[in-house]
Amino acid sequence: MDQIDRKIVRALQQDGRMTVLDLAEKVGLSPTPCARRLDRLRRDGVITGYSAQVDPEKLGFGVTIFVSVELEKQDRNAIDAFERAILRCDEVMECYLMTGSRDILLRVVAQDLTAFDAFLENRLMQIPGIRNLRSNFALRAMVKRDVLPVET
Amino acid sequence: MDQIDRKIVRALQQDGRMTVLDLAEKVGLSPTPCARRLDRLRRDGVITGYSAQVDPEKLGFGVTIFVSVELEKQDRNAIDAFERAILRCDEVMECYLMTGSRDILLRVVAQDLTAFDAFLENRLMQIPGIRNLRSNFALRAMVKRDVLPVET
DNA sequence: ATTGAAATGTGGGAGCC
DNA sequence: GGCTCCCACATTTCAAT
Repeated sequence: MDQIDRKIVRALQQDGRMTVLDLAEKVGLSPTPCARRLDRLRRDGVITGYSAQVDPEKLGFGVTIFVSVELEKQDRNAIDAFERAILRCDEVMECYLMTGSRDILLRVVAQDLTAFDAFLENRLMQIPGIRNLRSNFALRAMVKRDVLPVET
Repeated sequence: MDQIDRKIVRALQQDGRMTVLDLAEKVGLSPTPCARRLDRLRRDGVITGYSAQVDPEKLGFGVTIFVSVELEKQDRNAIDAFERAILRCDEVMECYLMTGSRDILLRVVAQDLTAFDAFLENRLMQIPGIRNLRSNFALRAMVKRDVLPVET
């Protein structure tokens, strides 16, 4: 991970479909070594994939909700079981294990409040071992960034 | 936005560097109309860009913090001013305006706690109009998804 | 060992039907 | 929505530093 690698990562976070030629020019390399570095970054798991960024509103996902979950037990098994269950919920875009009371924080997307209610009833609350839930609704996203602040 | 459009969006969220040929086959179209749909989806702002997905740990961003911000005033001007200020903070990956007490929720990434402290002192707390802050630390990400649950 | 250059096969874009 | 041509790109091989 030298400076050129960081430049590659930064450029591809900004434009994931950039051609190797453009990328090579941007980082000051010829295409061949640039492509090789790209392969290496993928093999090493630095770059885990490529994704189209989509406007959730345009696809009908008008609602973003943050759900705080407290488990009845906070041991390893309980957390692992919850993690396996939450991985199967496509509406959960992010899920973080938090410090403190070892709460869990979810970012959930839904088409509307009815759909979110259905998610709560039929999905989240079906997971055993949940002590309580607290939902906080987002009015809108002010910032949604996909580029880590990589220094170059 | 018909079923094929949704298939295109879904496929490109899963693999943003997929070629138009592969995409066309996947959605059951020939390449030309597939490329035309792709252009339209971009012009319409459904697809807003493409991005490489990166492992934050591998780039040294080991810390994720959620910061709740309460403003002194919650009127339009105060919120707009905060939004302009927060857009200039590269460490802020997400920022949502919340319901209720019109709190603001930030997801911040940092290299370590020292760097996060510097962000708090030199960046966030320099923004005027903040009544109080509350930081919650993530131990780890259980789920980090980039694919919206688009039905096809 | 890592870069740069050249050749080949494959993909993308603009016209047409 | 599908087809064809042309150019540009990616990938592989080879030579050079």
